[in-house]
Amino acid sequence: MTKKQALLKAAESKVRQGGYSNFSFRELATDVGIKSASVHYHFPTKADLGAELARQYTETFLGALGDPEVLVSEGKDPIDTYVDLFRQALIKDEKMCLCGLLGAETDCLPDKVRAETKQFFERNLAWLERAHKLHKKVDQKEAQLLAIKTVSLLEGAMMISKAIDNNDLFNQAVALA
Amino acid sequence: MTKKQALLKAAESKVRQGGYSNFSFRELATDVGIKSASVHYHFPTKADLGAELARQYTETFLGALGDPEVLVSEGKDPIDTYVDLFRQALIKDEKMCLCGLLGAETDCLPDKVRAETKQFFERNLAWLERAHKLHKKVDQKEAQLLAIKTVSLLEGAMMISKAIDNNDLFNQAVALA
DNA sequence: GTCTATAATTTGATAGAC
DNA sequence: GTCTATCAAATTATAGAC
Repeated sequence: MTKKQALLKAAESKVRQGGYSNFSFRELATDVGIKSASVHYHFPTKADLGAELARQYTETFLGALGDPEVLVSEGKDPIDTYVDLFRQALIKDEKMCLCGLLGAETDCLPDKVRAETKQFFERNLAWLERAHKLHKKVDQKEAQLLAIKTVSLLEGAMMISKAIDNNDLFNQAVALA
Repeated sequence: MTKKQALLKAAESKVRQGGYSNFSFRELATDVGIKSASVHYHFPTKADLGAELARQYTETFLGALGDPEVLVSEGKDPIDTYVDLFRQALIKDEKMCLCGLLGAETDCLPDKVRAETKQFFERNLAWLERAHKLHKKVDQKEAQLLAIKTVSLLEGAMMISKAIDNNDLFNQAVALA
């Protein structure tokens, strides 16, 4: 892994625990074994690092989801795949969704970080809309509503499971019926 | 309003925008017209202020909800009342739920702030459980599930509406069917 | 209750050598 | 790419006067 990727990885862990303000160039530098001045070589400003972090997180997340068309053609329910990815983020990493935390503090983010955070949700909604249309055969408008409800429920369930410190809550929140 | 209440009010606004790290004693002091050292007279440490903030927010929130039994006896759906309180927080204040934001960054909070944040959700779940049992006449276990789903959906819908900067999303997320 | 003064630490960022 | 050195600003907190 390149130093740049190691810096982003260290930053992701910290932001997913305490938000945008919960990492400093000095801490990241120590984590990867360089000095804070060197971090500025890879990322001119903190906002640059934050924006790149959100951008890569979005890419990785959507990449892990795959194409809803392909999932359906394999006989899978794409919504189950979506829920499982959130579950994994919470249970395995024991952390919030990066963009969930950033989204909540959107008013205080640098412009470019806020823009990337917004993109995460726009692309997630687009993915879910397609998934719902394919799987449940609902119309456009209904698929849109279901997409909004799905991502809202999942982000909220993550947040509350963290707050109460009980992952069972997540599973109960996302259980059918 | 006492200076102490004014300080808490100023802190609430800041935390609901950017989280626990988004207020400093100096800023609060300036907002209410005193010096930062004087803030320590009212709140020994930042954690003390944060804990008191979350505690009062919880009290005010549950106080505004009222008793679900009374609401039902007046012919109201207590869940509608609950949704409306969240809607008001988002639309009128243009801010996240205080404890939603704090809950998301729970891992990095001082112990006493984390504890008060947890209480907010425990008491909200208890309120919703009673409300669902009264209104929909479901059994205990089902009411518990509905409570978890309700608060998850609302907190998540707030977060995403903030992130995408479109309050219509909130209304779509919480719309029935 | 509020002030001045100050301490100790952390932060984001830059200049310039290697 | 990474370093040393440094800066200006901000932060939480305390001591002690009024």
